[in-house]
Amino acid sequence: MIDLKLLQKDFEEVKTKLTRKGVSVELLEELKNKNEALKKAKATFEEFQAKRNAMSKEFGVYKREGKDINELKERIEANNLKVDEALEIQRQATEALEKLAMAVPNIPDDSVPDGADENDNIELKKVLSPREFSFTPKEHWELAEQNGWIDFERGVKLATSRFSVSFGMGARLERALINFMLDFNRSRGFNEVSVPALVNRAALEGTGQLPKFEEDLYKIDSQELFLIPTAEVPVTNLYQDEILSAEELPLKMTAYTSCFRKEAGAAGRDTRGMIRQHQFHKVELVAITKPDESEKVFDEMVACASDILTALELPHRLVNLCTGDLGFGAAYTTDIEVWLPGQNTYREISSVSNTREFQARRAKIRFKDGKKNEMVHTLNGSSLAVGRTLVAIMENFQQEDGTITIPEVLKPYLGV
RNA sequence: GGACAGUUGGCCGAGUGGUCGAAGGCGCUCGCCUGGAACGCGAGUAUAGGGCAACCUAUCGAGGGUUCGAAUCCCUCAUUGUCCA
Repeated sequence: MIDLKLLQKDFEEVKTKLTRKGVSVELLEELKNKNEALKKAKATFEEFQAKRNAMSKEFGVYKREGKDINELKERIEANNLKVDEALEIQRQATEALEKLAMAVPNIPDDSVPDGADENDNIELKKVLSPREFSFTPKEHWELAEQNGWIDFERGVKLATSRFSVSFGMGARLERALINFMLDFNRSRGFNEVSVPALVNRAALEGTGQLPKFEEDLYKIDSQELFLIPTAEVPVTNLYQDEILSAEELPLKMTAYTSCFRKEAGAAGRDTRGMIRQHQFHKVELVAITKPDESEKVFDEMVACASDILTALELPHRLVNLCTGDLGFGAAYTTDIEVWLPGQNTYREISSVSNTREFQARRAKIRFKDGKKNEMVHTLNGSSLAVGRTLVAIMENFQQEDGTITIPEVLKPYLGV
């Protein structure tokens, strides 16, 4: 959630920054008005409530002293009507404000370039050059089928479209990648955690997937639980509603989970292959930091994901997301795109974001610095999406006959 | 699935209708003591919002109810533990 105090104090500045993200001025003005209305409603309620408390105290004194309480009781009851009325107004004002505020995205950092969509993202740097092929490289679904690694039809048979099954070396490579990534992240100081794949509404509100993006989530109706779209949700919310001590920060964590997404807005995109699946494996990085160290940890996370790709000998590039491509909760994001020779293009394989206080305010994650409590900063990033990494290995390591060689660093994990 | 018992501040733990935002302890901070430290002694130490000073308001698992007044009584739910199935 954005800082409503900041909105109140520097409305023009917040307006300038959020309109870059496509938030309408009307919405922001409404938000400001609702915030002021709530303040007023609270003040009124507190005034009557203070009266009630004082008179109730007096009531006790009267009784002890044996005085007549009828007249006082009448005054209290009259005041109580006003308390109830003021409370109801305050309740409505709170609800109206929250509904609005929870749907406003994070304020983009000044470094985020203006832009409409992914075409306006800015390339930061390239790592490793794409290999020269002496033949026309195939796309991964062709290679996957030829090698018997991935069965797309049987995934559909078991569930529905956008599900697949891995077999043999395909399945073993997935497992090897997961282990390699987790070990790599651990060597960079990220503590491994294993978390639930189902979470409640509060967790998803904390990280910003709800209330706005419910149509993208798989929901268990009988219990009001949701399948996680990313490990970011359970890992970040581990510390929901907690006050951490400054000494234990930064908390750097890595987790492997399956992720589940309805991909509601992606009809027709990447229908073939395993680029966009309803269920996929991902190794995630999450960090909870003090405000002054989040940028440094962000760089560490980007480096971590990029270095894994380098270790896997996969060419990739770093991209600074523009305002139009930036996610709901992110202040700024660096995407890592891996080179896919079969598609002759770079495709997203990791996304590292600093949400600053945005999630911390929603999830109430704070830390104690001396006397004062302050919001932490939260960061998340993939390192990496496992299926897409497998795709990248298939396409980059393919031979003319369609066989695929194995990156050196994975060999110990495969026993080859 | 059934029965019983819990859920209180960073932690432990007292508190069955007003003087309780909450005893006591631990931890932590500051001061005294000391050559320095431990011990001891004294003071302070929840969160959020409003005035932004005194102070006011809310919060004792969540929500609702009874009452002039609820941590305390009643109801519903969540959750933890123990026992039974």
